[in-house]
Amino acid sequence: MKCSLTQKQLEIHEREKRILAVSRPMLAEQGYHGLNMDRIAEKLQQSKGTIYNHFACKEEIIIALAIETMEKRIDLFQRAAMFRGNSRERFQAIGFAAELFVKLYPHHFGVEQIIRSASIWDKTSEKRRSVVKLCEHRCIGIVVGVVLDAISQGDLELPCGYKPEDLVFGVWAQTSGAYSIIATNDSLHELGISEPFSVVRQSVNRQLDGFGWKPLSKDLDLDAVIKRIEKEVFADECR
Amino acid sequence: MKCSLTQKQLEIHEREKRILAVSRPMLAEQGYHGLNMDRIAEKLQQSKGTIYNHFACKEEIIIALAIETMEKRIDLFQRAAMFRGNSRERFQAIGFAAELFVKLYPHHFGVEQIIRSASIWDKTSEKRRSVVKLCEHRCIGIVVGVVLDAISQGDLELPCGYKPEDLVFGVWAQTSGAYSIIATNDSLHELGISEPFSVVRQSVNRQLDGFGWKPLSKDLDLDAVIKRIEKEVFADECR
Amino acid sequence: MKCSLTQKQLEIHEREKRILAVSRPMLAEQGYHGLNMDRIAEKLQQSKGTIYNHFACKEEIIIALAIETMEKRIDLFQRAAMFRGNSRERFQAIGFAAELFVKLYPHHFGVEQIIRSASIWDKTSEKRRSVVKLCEHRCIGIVVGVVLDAISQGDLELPCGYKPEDLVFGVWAQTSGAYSIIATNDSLHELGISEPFSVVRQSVNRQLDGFGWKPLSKDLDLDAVIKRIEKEVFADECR
Amino acid sequence: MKCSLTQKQLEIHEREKRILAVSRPMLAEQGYHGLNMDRIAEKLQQSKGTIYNHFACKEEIIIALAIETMEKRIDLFQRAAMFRGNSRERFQAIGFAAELFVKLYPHHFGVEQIIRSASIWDKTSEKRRSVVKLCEHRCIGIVVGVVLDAISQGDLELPCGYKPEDLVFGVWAQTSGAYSIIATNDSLHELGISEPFSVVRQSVNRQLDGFGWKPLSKDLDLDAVIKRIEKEVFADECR
DNA sequence: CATGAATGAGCCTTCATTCAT
DNA sequence: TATGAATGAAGGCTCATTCAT
Repeated sequence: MKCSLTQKQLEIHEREKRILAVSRPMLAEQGYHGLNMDRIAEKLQQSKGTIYNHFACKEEIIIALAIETMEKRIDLFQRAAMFRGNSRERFQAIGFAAELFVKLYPHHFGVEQIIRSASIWDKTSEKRRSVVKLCEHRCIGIVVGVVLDAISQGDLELPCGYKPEDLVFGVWAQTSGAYSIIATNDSLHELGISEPFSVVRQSVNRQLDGFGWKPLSKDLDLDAVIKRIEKEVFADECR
Repeated sequence: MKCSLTQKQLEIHEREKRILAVSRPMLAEQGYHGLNMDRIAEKLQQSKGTIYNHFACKEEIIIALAIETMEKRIDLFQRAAMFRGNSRERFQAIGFAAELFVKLYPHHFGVEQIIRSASIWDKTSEKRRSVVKLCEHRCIGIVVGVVLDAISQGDLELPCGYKPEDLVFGVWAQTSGAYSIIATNDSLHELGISEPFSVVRQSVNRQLDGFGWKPLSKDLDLDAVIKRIEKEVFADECR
Repeated sequence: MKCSLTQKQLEIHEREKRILAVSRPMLAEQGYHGLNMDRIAEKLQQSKGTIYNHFACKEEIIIALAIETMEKRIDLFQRAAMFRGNSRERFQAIGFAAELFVKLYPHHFGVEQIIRSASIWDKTSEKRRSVVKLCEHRCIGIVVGVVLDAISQGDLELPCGYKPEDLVFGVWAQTSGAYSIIATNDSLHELGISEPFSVVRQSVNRQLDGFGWKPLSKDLDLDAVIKRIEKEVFADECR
Repeated sequence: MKCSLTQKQLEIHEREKRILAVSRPMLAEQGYHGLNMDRIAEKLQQSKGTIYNHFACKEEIIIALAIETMEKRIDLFQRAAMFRGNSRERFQAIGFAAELFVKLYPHHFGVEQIIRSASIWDKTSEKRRSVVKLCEHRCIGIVVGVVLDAISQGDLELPCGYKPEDLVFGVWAQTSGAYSIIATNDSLHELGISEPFSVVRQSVNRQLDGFGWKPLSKDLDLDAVIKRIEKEVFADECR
């Protein structure tokens, strides 16, 4: 009996996954009102009613997509944080993970963007919203953890009144801002920026240098580190 | 007779301004869908037809909003770029202008975000689109100009293969990313970031330090510079 | 289970019929503009959405009306073509069917008129369009068939270079032209034409006489033939 | 004073002509709602208000177009009726005029079609409507006149109970029906009718033969007559 | 008389959501 | 639970007509 129930639950979970899978590109590519219950049903060869048995409203689907996104990134970040190296290199690994995330799952990133602007939150359950918050915390927590390590190991000394979260915020802002611009501005080249990803890496590193996080850029073979990260942490993804 | 004509034209221009003024918060707060011709008309106590006499479609309103926004920022940036001080201080002034812009006109900033993602561009005239692009160029051009000055004056030396636009891109990404997060994430405090604007200033400065832009932070009384900028450039806005 | 499915499908089909039934007089009496989704919904006491579940757009309704019309006429024509009599009498029967069609279903006839002029065809599917064309072919084909019989039986000899389709075209033009005038000109009486239908019959017959289609009018008891047609072919309709 | 008034009236008349001139193709090509007050004003480089000083509503324009049309045809018919020849040849001349009218002024013909179907008449003034009726009478009167001549000259003897107007009605129906089909059915060729105009001429003549209108087709060199009509009556139009 | 901005009813169409089967 | 037809509130846009200047 119990087994059959679990069986059923698995089926349900499986179906939810499929709903999200067809929804994601619709949302990412065509925005909030490109996500359309009729088309979801059509693509899944299912009825709309069934979808409503899984998600109470359109907005719940969107939030669920966001949660999937965040979990995906958390996974990458966690693996990056475990990279074997000094604190700066581990931070580097997380930066690499962030970049990898955007490149591997451009749809995921697009969804995150949409969630911020649209007025979705009123219509969704408190429960889902708290899951989102939790994910945010976890994600930042991982990065903050590396900063704390750096401090405890003497690699980094933050200015007075400056907290680890603050440093993370600065880097987070820069990377998310950059990826957002890259994704939505198709004339970056005309503006004179031809290799934005490489520029972001460079900028972030200079920022860390500015904070005196050792070893500084000049003492670090960035390319070699990246190669190691690729091989040791993200071999599957970078094949 | 001539006067009366100008009179009429003024009225028309006035009304366009009012249409945009009503539209802006709707778009900024509720996104592409929140902007709605019926509600614009209702708020203005005018008929929909009238609005369509000014703007051929909803999208044209949105673009017009974007152009207003960009012009507003260009104005602030231009004034900032003329601040009397060394290159690093002038860059600082532009950073201050960017911050000021977000704080003074949060809706303007919000609109800019939306424009990127929505599929607006197909329905608008090539002419408007080129105006937008021109604005972008001008805005970046101002900042790049200061970087070039810094280089020519020997305050800054960019790494090999790194262009002035690249440096600007990094800072642009960080500030716009940060302001976007601030605007859309109401639980930053819970994440441990209590004074995000101050953090951004700090981060950007560290980044510039990382590039070795002289005078470095430690040789600069940041607070004093900011006070001078407030007084000498943005006295009106910071009253 | 199967039965219940058919049940549902029947209902749907039933409703489509009702949508068309309500639409027809609107279109026939008030033209393209008179047909209006709001009013259809109102008359049916249904929501507009429901109607759109049956027809993708207004134009599809119009085409569907046209197809119904043509099928109705084809049915009458087919029955007429099977009238037992000589070729001239069978042609007469088709003429009678045409007249009957206009009188029994004036709205059907009205719809056909409208379809020609309005720019409907762009918005409809190629499939529907080809159905319409097929109907036209079938309808003309029936009449051409009788002409061919007449020729093969030696009742009719067409002038050199004159095809059966040409003869049919002449009669088609005259009848449809006449019915169109009758339907839209309410002062025929004032113009001195008091029994237009009878006049058309007469004119067509003279035309056939002019082509020498035997037996000529003078050798034919037209009234008797008509009575037979009424009784033997269209008993139901002429009750 | 009087002169200046007449001057003014001429100007007004002139402007009305121009309004109708730009309206006609709009109506003929794009139907009732292709005729658009804004576009008329735009094409004329005038204001909409001015147009409303000439025509009380859109429908009045349409009727005025119809009247222009009918007057144009009356002119052609009158000239044709004066052709020097026997009654049958004069009738032929009118038939030629009708064909000429369609070919020279396809837009005129198109307008006439539209007027029939749309519900225009409620919104127009009694005065205009009576003008239309008068035109119809005149037009038919011309043709009836030729038929009467034929009878009085012993060329034609109508069957008992059949009036001259009836004969005219039959021919009118056939020609207008044919031209309507030609104008709106772009696949006549596929239906096997490749030279519809020639077919109509032939059919009408057979019809007249059927009524015994002398000289019969076989005693008439149709082509020669047509050539004479072209040369003697419509030299200007057939250049 | 000319102008043309303002009007507002009206139209077609979309789509999230419900609910009877 | 699955289905999918029905719903109906919006939404974007058009256009004949009016009227103050």
